[in-house]
Amino acid sequence: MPIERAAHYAAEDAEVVMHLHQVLYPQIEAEPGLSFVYQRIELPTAQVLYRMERAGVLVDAATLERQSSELGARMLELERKAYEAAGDSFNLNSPKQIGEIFFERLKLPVIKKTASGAPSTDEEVLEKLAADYPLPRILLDYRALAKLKSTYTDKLPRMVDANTGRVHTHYAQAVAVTGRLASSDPNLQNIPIRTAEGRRIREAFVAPAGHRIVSADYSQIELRIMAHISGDPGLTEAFARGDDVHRATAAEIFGVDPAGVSSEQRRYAKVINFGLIYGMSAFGLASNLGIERDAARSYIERYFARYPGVAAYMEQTRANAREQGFVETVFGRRLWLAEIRSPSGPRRQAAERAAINAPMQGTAADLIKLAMIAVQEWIDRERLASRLIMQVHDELVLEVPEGELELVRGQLPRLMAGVAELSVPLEVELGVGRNWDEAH
DNA sequence: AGGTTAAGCGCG
DNA sequence: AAAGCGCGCTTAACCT
Repeated sequence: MPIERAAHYAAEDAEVVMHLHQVLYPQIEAEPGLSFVYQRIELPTAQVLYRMERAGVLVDAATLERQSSELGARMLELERKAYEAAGDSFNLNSPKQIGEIFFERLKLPVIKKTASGAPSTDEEVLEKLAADYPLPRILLDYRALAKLKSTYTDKLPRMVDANTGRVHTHYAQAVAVTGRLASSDPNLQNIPIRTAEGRRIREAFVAPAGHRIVSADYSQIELRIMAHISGDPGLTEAFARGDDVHRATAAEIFGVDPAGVSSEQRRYAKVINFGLIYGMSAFGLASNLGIERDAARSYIERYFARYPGVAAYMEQTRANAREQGFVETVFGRRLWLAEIRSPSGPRRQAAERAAINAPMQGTAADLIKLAMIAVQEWIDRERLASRLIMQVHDELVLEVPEGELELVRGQLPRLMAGVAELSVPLEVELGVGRNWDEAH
């Protein structure tokens, strides 16, 4: 239960809920899509979440505490180097003090400014400055370690229940506007994975004796949903063939054979594929890839020429959102867009990007909720001792007794892939390990 | 003392 | 005027 709830009275909460139900339920009942989302997705999901929160995750606090000490020692050394390079001591955690050292004392060039007009010292700026000066790299390294220590290795051990050795996150079911869950206290949906350094934290998310951690994630789920919703033939065929979709996209955009796609071309295609899901413009693509805007524009043009269904989807979604004031997922979940008709260009465009993204992100959220329900039903029906313990947007994590391992390995992917019949297959990748890192 | 905002960054 | 969607958490700085 979130801490804030402690300040409320249960009877008042119940009364508010009653009134909300009286007003909102008839509106849900009037729409088949909304009824499906409420009855077949959200209500059963609530039960699954309750059980996941109660189950919790076993966390090896001692491992994290060792990592904290190691990180602390390395930070101290970086701190020393930073003071040496700056010629003065300062608070490495303070963007304001960093700004004074960088832009007043050392006269480094200002690359960009924050919303409030102060010179920015964010990662992108530091990365650029690091090409010409020593201090920015030291600070980048320090920040990476400080993030790991303060947010994860220091914090998680304190959140472990002393009796069970487990952490019990809260999954908010009605916070994210797209229908995603949001995890808090602690947030288990942003545990590091992208760097080797950060990934070590996952070694502390462990299976109890006689058990294994099983991780199962949907592969490229949002792009598959884009293929389904848009009906684009090229994208649909790529998934039907089981192609590496980024490679296939690169082959189309650059006009080469899939086998002849270079690693850089594939990297470009991947950025474009992800960018499209978020409604990215030529400006955004150019700054992301470090290329000219004209070049970015021509890549996008070539993409839309090769995948005309996707181009049509983008246009159709904008138009629909503007006419109706909302967009919906495949299952009928709605996202209302208050600013879709705003006279302010930037506000309207931001709403358009949200409109383009929401059906994909939201349908993915619908699908994994259906998967959670199906998995829990299966576990109950078969009287298994396996437990769902985490959800990370496109991934389910289970704690599985060794004796059930082969059964779960065989059934879980089919169960997850079978929750809906889209125009492209759903694929699930499964991993097993003694901890969360190994399971990946 | 305690709350809020800004800046920054972890994840999908 | 802004430029890539959706979240939660930490520290510093500022405010009451």
